[in-house]
Amino acid sequence: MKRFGEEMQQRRKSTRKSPTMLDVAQSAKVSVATVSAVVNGSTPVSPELRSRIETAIQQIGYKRNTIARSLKIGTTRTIGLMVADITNPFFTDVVSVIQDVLHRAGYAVMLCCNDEDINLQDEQIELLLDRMVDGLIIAPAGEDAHLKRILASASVPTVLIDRLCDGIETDAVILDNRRAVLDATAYMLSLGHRRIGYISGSLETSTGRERLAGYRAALDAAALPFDEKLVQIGNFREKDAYKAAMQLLTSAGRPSAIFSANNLMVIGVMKAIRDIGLRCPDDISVVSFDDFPWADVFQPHLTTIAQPVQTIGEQAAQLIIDRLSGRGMEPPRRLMLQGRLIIRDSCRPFPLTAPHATA
Amino acid sequence: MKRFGEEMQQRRKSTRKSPTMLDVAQSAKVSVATVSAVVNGSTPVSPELRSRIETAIQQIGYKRNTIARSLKIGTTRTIGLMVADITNPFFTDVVSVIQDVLHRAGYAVMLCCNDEDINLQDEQIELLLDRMVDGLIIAPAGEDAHLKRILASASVPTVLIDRLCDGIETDAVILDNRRAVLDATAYMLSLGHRRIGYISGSLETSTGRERLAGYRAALDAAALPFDEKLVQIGNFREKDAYKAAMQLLTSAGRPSAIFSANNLMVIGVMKAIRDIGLRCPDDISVVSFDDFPWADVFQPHLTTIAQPVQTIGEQAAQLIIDRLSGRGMEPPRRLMLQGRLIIRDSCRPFPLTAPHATA
DNA sequence: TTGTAGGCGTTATCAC
DNA sequence: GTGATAACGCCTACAA
Repeated sequence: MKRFGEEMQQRRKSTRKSPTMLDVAQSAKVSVATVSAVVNGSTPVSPELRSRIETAIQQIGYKRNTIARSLKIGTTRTIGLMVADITNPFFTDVVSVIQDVLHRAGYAVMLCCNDEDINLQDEQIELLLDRMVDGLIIAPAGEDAHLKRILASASVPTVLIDRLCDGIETDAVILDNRRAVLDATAYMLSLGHRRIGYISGSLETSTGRERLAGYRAALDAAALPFDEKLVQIGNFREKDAYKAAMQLLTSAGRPSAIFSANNLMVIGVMKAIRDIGLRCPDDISVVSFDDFPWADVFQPHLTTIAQPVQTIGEQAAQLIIDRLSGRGMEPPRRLMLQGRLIIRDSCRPFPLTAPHATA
Repeated sequence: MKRFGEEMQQRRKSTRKSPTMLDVAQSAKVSVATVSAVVNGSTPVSPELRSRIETAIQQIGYKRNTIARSLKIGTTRTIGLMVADITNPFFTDVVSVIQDVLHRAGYAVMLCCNDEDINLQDEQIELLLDRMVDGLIIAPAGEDAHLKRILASASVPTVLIDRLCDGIETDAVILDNRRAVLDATAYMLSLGHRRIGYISGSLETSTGRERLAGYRAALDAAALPFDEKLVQIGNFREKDAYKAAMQLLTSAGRPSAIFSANNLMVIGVMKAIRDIGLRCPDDISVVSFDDFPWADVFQPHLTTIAQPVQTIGEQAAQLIIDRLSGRGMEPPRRLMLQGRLIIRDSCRPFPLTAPHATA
């Protein structure tokens, strides 16, 4: 049994340089082509050489250089993922399953968040494209012309999640936002609420617009007037929502219920309610978009519209995987999922039927 | 069939082939070296050529190929980031600021989460290393030998966050977990609790061990015995914590208070308390690790140990940036930050000073 | 100031 | 089955 001289590679090792295919080839006394063949299983190699090469790889500690490989084959097996806010549990849930599915399929994910900032967004996408990602999954913060230009000229497949972009025809998986909010608003109406405050997200996003449209549609369906003083436009984040709710709560003709167009904002709303000295649901009702894992254990138990986060993530990942493996030129596929209204405790009938009236 | 395939290949290639430096050079009638010079600003170029090249770049829509560049210069300007659970608000907060700081410094971040799974963890790190990241920021799920070997042989700087690893001497930023839990436990003791249940995270992690050590230390300091029946070992996630809390709550000699070693677990604890028909804090007190943005607006208002997430993220990012820009060989730096006990409402004195004078 | 040529580590196309 | 060798797109001495 011959032993491979460990001393021979010292020179290279001292420079901290990682071993290359050539090193393996020399050590196993074969050509790089053969090494490549066993590493990739691309062409059959005789058992003898194969084992010689494999032990050489072990000994040297060879790892194939993905950068060089990518340069050669023109693919990075990396997906760029951009969401507006990674601090938002909805997005983290989705990101988590996307990451999981993609990992299983052999893709890495490069993550960016733009903090709902439209300029940062463009920068992030450029950065992702710059890294030569094979595909893009994004939840756009807004729809500026720049974004559209970038996506149009980008040669990689894109799938939009959560939010659509006018004029961008790509695969997408979104929620039926209008319907979801329509249902939720109808529910509030059915409980007797007539003045329902609405804390909106940014109307730069399709979700912002569609959810508001759902609210209006419910009002219309009930032949109720739309009072724009009841609507406050925020940006999907807690701080703005706090201010917006404050505005609503201190104005003349305070609403008896408030709808919050996402999860982060409802926290701002609740803080405003607390700071103003009211209680939910005793003094004011609240319904929100997006569910929380803790929603049915901390009080008030929030009545919310839950999104199928698991499915959204799975489908988005699958769409990009499909696109990348063959279905290059097929027409865009759009998946629209349904939300689910979870009725808990934060929205009560109005006017309140006194609970301890006679008992 | 074959024919068709070839055609597709051809077509795709012709459609998606992006312009190279050579194309720019030819279009501007200069050499690639000059193009490279203006793209990178590496050597001065005459104004005339520069503008000619710049317009050519515009016209052609040239983007430099980072893969080729990386292969040449040996750096990807990408940092690998691995956390145990991206669904955990603590990690997302930290990830968010790391991503932000790193982006500002011109780095992209490649994100992985291992779901507290030690095998997945090794896989993820290999994947990251495989992608030739310039550095690693990780919160290890556990400390198996494989991980240590990988990190030891990895030639990129690593910074550990949140959790340390025995035998891995790298930069790190962590919390003084022992002290934080010691303080929190002392607080519970000061309120009169004597039987304090402890829901632990995995003892495979330094945080799991240190936090438990803090609990014991507080008991010791108060000359109280350590009762191992009061301790349940979980894995930092809601589900296990639920079971653990159930165990605790249904056993003889039920504790009057429970400490939860992280944020996800406290939700499981609260669910168990609810399902068993108890109320917090009326029937049982709870203190937890990690704060929530909603903790002071939903009830019970949780008494928790808050971590300085902003600082943790900033410091971690800065450590890796520093390491990457020069300070290559300096000894590892370890930052230990202090937690802050936020006293709210979920932990009451024991025995309760009866508010309505019963019996 | 500008151009030429060699090489980064792989993969793929050929010969043998 | 195996081995030279030419790309992949870019950077950087070294020349001119």
